[in-house]
Amino acid sequence: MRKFNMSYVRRVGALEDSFLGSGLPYGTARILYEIGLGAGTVQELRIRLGGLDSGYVSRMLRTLETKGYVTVKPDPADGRRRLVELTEDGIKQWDDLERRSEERAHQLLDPLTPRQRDRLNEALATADLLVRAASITIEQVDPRDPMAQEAMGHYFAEIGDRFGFTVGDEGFGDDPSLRPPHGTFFVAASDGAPVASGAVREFEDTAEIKRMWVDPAWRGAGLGSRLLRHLEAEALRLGHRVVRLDTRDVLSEAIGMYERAGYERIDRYNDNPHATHFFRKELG
Amino acid sequence: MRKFNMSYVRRVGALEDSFLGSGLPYGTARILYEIGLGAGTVQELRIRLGGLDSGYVSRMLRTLETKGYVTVKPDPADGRRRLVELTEDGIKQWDDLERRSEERAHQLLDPLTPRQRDRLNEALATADLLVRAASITIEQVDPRDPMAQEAMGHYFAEIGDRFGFTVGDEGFGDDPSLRPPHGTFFVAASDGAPVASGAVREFEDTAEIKRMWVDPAWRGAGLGSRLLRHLEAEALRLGHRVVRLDTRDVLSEAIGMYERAGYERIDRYNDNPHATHFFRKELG
DNA sequence: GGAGATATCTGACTAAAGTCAGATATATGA
DNA sequence: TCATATATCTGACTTTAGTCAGATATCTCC
Repeated sequence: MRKFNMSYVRRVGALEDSFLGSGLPYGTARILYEIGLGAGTVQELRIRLGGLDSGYVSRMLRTLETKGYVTVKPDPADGRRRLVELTEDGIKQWDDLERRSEERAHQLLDPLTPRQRDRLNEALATADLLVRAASITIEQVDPRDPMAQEAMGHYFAEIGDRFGFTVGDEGFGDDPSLRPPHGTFFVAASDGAPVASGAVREFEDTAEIKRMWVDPAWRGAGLGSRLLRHLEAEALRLGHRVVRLDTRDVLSEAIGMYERAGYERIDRYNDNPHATHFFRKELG
Repeated sequence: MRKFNMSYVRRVGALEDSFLGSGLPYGTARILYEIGLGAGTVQELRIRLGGLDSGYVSRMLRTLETKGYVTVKPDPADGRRRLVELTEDGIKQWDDLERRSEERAHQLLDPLTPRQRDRLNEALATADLLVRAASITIEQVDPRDPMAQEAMGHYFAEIGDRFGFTVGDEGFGDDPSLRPPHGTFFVAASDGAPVASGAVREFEDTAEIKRMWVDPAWRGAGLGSRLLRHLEAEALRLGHRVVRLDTRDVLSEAIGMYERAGYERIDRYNDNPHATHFFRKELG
């Protein structure tokens, strides 16, 4: 990995030079690019850029504002925050960066045969997925937290899509069994966006796993089983040696994962009308 | 590729932070690291670091010298050049960088399963090879040029190793048929080091390909056929529509490559005692 | 042995990147 | 409603990174 970095950065680092030639210094161009990727508050921007100093960002935004590339206005939802957006000119500038960068990449890969290019793309995609997977953090949050709400929103939307029925979103976070002291809700996040979630709660003297969800783009990266191990550890911490869960036949990937993780089929233990399969695992 | 850069650099760029915490600024640490990878002249250093300004490098070397990490003394072979070397303290510092960097990488990959880590390594190795292959330049040089000499040194050493006979190195560059106007010698270089070579020359009214060599570490990256295409173009430029070459049965990869490139077997056309296979291709 | 080329160094700069300590305005909770 | 927390901004700074124009010493070739 380190060898790769050295050699890759030396060659492809030049890709970032394409940010130059835009008349903007690298840092400022990076901000402009990030805004174009998705407008939002200054705060979001700072996080996405890896925690830059607020003063530093503010100054760069001022530069972009006087150049007429962005507008900055107070967030109606919270007057302390400010929303940043590209102007027409800013969008033009952004497209320009994009084009230049694309061009540079093409030029770099020009000497390769199409087959080699495909191999490279595949290798980079694999590496990207894995590196991103490695940098995911699993954190306990209150189910009423926006992150948890977003994750559960995806969860219910997907259930709706796949099973053809809609689940009311009235009471996502109101289930007290998913909050301490009777349960715990976890969200796995990548770059501040939820990519997986799951909860453990107490149920009839055992622990039960609920709301297990993995972003479709992330399936196959081992995220599900990592989260599962996390939930099992939490079940132990809550004082339980047995975990149960229910799921539905169409979710064959999930069922496979539970089986690989050592879960065994049991009889129906609840009256969930949507569940068809029931599992159990002894911990420790 | 660009998507990969964005996401990879954000995460792993932090790897380079490990250079910090050493009390040295990034650029200076990079130089120290590069010296540790192999001492040499200031010039070599500058090239390996991607053509930094000489004043800039000189200043950083002065910093490292006053810190006691390196010694700089005149090259006995050429008093203008200066040789840079790590001191005891410098080696300690280097090991420290190495350790810190290794640690950081481990920490980064910690959440992955061993299988995932293997997949990542493989993907990065592939990407590395291809990106390096893409940045290789093929250039015409005089056979007496140091680069050409080095390449031919490898070529003859390998022939000696594989065929069990030694070829005198007395006259590498003395063959006038490999120099204009009767022939051309090409070297493919990566980071200033030769990784492949080959020549075209006139021989009995046709063009002949000679001295084709690819660094063993680079085989399978499509470098050979790229060089071959280059040599064929040169043969055309020299006014020939037929190329011939000889090779030896044990070089099965080379034979395969020639066949894939459209060469057909012909009868012996010269008295080279080491050759067993003879090929021919019509160009254009 | 002298003209020009080469390798490195020195000094004098500039621009970019980043830090830190407040200032200001808005939100939140007792 | 008041104390406290949060989000952003401003000003004053430092450090890095990098450039450019000579200066100096050495080599190479005629």
